[in-house]
Amino acid sequence: MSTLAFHPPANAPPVSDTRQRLLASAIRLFGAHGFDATTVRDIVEDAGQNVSAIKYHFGSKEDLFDACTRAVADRLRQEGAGALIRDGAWRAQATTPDGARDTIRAVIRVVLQDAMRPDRADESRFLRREIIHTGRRADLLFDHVLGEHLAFMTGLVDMAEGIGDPTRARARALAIILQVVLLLSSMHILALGMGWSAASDHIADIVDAVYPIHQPGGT
Amino acid sequence: MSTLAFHPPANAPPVSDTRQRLLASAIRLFGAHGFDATTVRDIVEDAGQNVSAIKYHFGSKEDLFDACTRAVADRLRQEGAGALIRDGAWRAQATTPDGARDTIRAVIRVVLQDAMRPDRADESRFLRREIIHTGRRADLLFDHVLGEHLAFMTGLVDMAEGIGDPTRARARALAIILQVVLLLSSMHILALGMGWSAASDHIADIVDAVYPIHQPGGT
DNA sequence: CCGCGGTTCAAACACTTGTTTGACATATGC
DNA sequence: GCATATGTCAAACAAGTGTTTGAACCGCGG
Repeated sequence: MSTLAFHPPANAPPVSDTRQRLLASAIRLFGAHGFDATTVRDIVEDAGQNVSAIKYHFGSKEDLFDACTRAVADRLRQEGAGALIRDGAWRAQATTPDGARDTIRAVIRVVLQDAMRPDRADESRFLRREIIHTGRRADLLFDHVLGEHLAFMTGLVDMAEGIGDPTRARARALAIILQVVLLLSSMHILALGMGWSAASDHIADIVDAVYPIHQPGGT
Repeated sequence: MSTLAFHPPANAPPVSDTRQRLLASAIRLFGAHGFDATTVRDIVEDAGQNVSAIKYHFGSKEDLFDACTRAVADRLRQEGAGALIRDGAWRAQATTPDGARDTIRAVIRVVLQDAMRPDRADESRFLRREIIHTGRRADLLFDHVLGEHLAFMTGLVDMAEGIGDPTRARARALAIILQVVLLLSSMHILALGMGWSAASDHIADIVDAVYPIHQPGGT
């Protein structure tokens, strides 16, 4: 018993395993079936916990959902594309149109790779569902994730395509980001139609589809 | 009373107004909030009918949803892009690569225009939600709507881009259709970012975005 | 040993869900 | 008139929902 059981540190808050398990199960189930189609009993059963654990650790089902949103956003900001955005080397490369274009393609590739990691599948699906479905905490996601990405991408696009007008550059950047998100959502159909067994083997093709090396015309 | 009330024909099935009202409300609410988030009481209240009317006219909530799917699919096949597909003139135009390319752009334009009609907004949203979310009757929609469109578009794409391989042509056609559907779903974000008050005024721009006149490279 | 704060649990609660019931109204055919 | 079919309605039903309760458990410090 003493070798396997979890022993929380003496006085510190115990980093309850229960909380993490609930979060993981909730992100997976909310992402797979949506908020309304997921019951709290589904979640606690999946996590091997009791129903009232949700009230104890989060407060309510809605609060649990909020916690999921924050967890996904935080992880993405710290480990995903967020870290990349704060990398000075990427910014240095983007001082010429060609460099900015390369950076855009690299960012798209990194985002795709991150979203396709098997151990990120659940959060990735949760994130996409919320963005597309504009779920209950779309504001939270925008503030914590999309906002930062959009600002970064706007600068890149402005430089790469010589747009000038900040509003149009922002719209163009938003269109690109949206395209990546939507593409990821329909990835299973795409892979099916393309005969790809693993879409992760064709990231280069997908990057080309989203942002070709030689962009057509202006707009 | 005799001037306003609805008088069903003597012996024929009365084309119950109730049934149509329920269908319209259901398509609107299912499309707006999804199956699980929509209660039968929401629907009957919106339609100004009684709860048990659903059982009487359709059988169950699921059956009502099926009826919605069929109604949307039928309408689209008869009045929407379906009619266009059976138009011989379009097929005649598509016998050269350039003609096929023009036809593709025209088809996209027609689909966009049809989906943006205010009086089609509810069915349009219902359809998109089901396709993206791959809801409970995705098979029905595929059989009645997507299948026909996909076959038609595959022929066009094969001719326009000289693909040759039927599988790759089919995948390419699927990607184009998917792009239109997804674009329509995120239209509100796009319009917001673009500063468009009415996206219907910029259909030409959207067609260009989906299928530019001068396609970049291969694949 | 005792009490305490943190944590878990089975059971129950109050409410909403989809569904069903049985009565009622109206119109049609004999 | 009478029986039947069609359609509508308020009320109730059983199951499922999120939430709450109160007791129990655990490791710790007194």
